[in-house]
Order: sequence, then structure tokens, then C-alpha cells
Amino acid sequence: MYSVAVEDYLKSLWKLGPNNVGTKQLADNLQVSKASATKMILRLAEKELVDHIPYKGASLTKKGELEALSIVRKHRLLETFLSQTLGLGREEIHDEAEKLEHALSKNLEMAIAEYLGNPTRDPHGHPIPGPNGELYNERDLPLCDSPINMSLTVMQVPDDDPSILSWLENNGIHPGTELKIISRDKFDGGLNVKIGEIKKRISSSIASLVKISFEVEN
Amino acid sequence: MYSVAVEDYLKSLWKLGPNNVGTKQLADNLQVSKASATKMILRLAEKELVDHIPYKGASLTKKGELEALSIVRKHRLLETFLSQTLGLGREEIHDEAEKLEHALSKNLEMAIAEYLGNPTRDPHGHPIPGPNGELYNERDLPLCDSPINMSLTVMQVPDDDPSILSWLENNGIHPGTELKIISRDKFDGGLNVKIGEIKKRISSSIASLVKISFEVEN
DNA sequence: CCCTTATATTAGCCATGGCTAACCGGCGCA
DNA sequence: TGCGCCGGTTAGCCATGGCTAATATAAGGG
Repeated sequence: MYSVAVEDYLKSLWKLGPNNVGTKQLADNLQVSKASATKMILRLAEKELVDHIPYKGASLTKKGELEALSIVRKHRLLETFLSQTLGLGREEIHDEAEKLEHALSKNLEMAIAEYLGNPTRDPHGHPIPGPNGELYNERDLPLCDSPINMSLTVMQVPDDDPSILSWLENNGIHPGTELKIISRDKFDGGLNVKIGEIKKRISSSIASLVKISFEVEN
Repeated sequence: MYSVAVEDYLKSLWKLGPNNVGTKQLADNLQVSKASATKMILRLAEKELVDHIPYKGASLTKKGELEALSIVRKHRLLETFLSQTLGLGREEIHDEAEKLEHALSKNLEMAIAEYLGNPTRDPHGHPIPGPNGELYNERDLPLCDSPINMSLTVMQVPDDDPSILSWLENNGIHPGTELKIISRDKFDGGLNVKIGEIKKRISSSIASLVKISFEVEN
């Protein structure tokens, strides 16, 4: 239906949204020039996929949001599928899914979802939108904002930076990991945490990308 | 590396080849105008992917052939993978693979090949080129040219026409089926065959698309 | 309140890959 | 031999989606 470029813009707008996403922010996220982003925003507005207020920003319309969610669903189903069938690591699957998502038919999407048992999270713990854009599992909190001395369960890790993912993986931090924050550095916001009996230090930049919950889900 | 369009042209040229593929033939195969095909042939010649003799036709260069084989490999591995993991039918997988093949990285191709145990045939029986373009299994013969009253094993069925594939499937004809030609119609070339104890009639147009061997492979 | 700076837009260019219309080349048939 | 026809090419148009350079806007600091 829509081109690869349009789908990529919608996905970025969704990720950066929900409201008044700046042209520069969008351009940086997609690694294109500001001028290209402006032009595409105008085209998306033409197709009623975004509302655009000049010099303010762009916001997905309902139509645009549904389209974006459909692509996010395909992406996350593909990540799950590649991980499950081929045993690819959490740090390898993002870039592959990024390409395949644009070539996935609705039929194949359905077949994969069914094969996987209609999962609600991908291997990074990110919620997988339902076939009509429904989103659950939105209650996880950033690790950096979490209270000290409570039993926390890692729910989500970032998906698009293989080096961060490898670091997390090597330190035993992935969805399901249980940890406790021992202390928070007053100056740089870094965290001292305990995973099992082992103490680790997590920088605040990474801690802001990891999401946790207080209770394991059922 | 190459665009989707370039990859599609190379694949068609390979399928229609090897030598002096006509512009119209190519255009028809890709469902584009003759003018578009001419233009693309010139661009492919520029990139040294084809040799072009004006008013004669285009032939893949070694470089173009290797590129084409790489795409055919991806296509056939994907068909096999989709069939194996998701249980999709022989008549569903072609169109899906057609889209996914352009988004498949070398890494993922390798992972899939390994997962499948480096198969040499796809679910339609078509040979899967090796990672460097090696082709085996090229000895199968068209059913329409095969001798009467010999035990034949179906090796290949066409991949790109779901209605023909459904008909073949419904009549128990797929790779591995054993059959015997009872007689050949003198007028229209249709075949009367026996599959097990059941007699069937196969039109010559379909019989030309099915390939067989005299012996089952090991 | 103006001026700087960052952000946004516009203008205009390019490559890709479609299209139609018009023209050309070569071969078979009368 | 010549002519028609089919296939091939050329010319020229369009949309998409990049780019740079120039210009416009908004917002905060002096």
C-alpha cells in the first residue's frame, strides 16, 4: 500500500510522538536532511496520515497511527519469529526485521502471529500491537526512575543499538532478569544494582533505556 | 546493493535466458512497458550486468548471472523456510518469497540455509543455487517429453501460478509423486497417466511445466 | 525590543523507474 | 521487390525521494 519510505517515516513519527514531532528530530532519526523530512511531511499531510502545523511539528492522525502500529507489529513479530526459529540473538534481529517488515503481507503476518501463539512482547520485551493496533503492556517504568531497594524485574531493553544490547546481555540484563537498586549516584545518576549476588554499575544513559516492573507479569 | 527493480530484472533475465532475451519478452514477464524495459536494459548494461545488442536482445554477464542466482537462492530458501516453519502450502509461498527476497541479508540467508540443512531443492523441487551460485539438479526432464510406460518420479512443479499448483496438488501431483504415462494424445499432446491405481489426464500445457526423473534421487 | 541562533521551509537540482507516443529496423509474405 | 507488422528504441513526461543552498520563523538573551 505505502512505500518503504512512507512506512519508515510513519514508524519514526510514532516512536518520537505522539505530538508535534519536530522536523529536525525526525530527519535525524531517519538520517535524512531536514529538507527531505519537510517534503515528506507535506506528502504525509496530503495523504491525511499526519497533521502538520508549519514551524510547530507533525502529529500522526488516527489513520497514520494505525498504519504505524501495523508496521511496529510486523517488526516485533518478525523479531520474535527470527529469534524463535533461527535462534538469532537479541542484538542481531532488529536490523533484519527493519528490512523485512516492509515486505510482510497481512497473511504472512497472521501466520507468524499464530505460529508464535499471538505473543504480546518481542524478545526485547517491547509490546506487540494487536492486529488492529491494540497496545497493552504499557505500564513498565524506566529503570533510572525506579525506587531503591525493591525487587525489580527487567521488562524491556532497547532494540536498536547492538553494542548496548551486547553489553546488557554480557551483564545478564534482559527481559526477566531480577535486580535491586542498591544506590543511585548523586552526580551522574549512575546506578549500583545487585543481580543475584553480583553487584553491577549501570550508567544513567543505559538505565533510562531499560524498563522494569515491580511484579512479574502473569 | 541493487534496487528491487534491478533485482527483479536480473531474475527475469535469468529465467528467460540465457541468451538474447528480447525486450518485449522481458517487459511482458515483468508487466512493464517495452520502453521501461529498454531503459532498464541500458542501465543494466551500464553496470555491466548484461551485454546488450540493440535490436537483438540482452544476455546476463557473469556478474549479472551471479547476482541473479543470489536472488534465486534467496527466493527458494525463503519458500522452503516458509513451508517448513509455517506450514504454508506450495501455492502460497511464491508471492511471499517474491517480496521478502529483496529484504534478505546475506547473514539471514546463511542462517536460514543452515537451519534448513542446506537444502538443494525448494518445495516445488526447483534447485536451490549454492551460496556462490553453484547449480545442481539440472537433469530433470519435462513430463511432456517423457517416454511412455516407464516409472517416473515427479521432481519439479511450477512455482508461480497458484491455480495450476492447486490443480496439481488436488490431483496428488507434487515432487515425489510416482506416475506412469499410459498414452499420449496425438492431437493435443495431452497425457493419460496412472498415479498408483488412479488414471488422470494431464494437458500438454501443464505437462510441459512438470519435470520428472526416471530414478528417485538419493 | 532587537538580534542571534536553531529550526523549518522553499527552490531547484538529481537519479530511479514508471508511462505514452512516435519513430525505426528487419523479416515474411504477396 | 516492396510493404506491413511486430518488436525495439527514443523522446519526453511524471512521481518519488533524496540532496544543497538560500530564505524564513520563532524564541531566548542582551
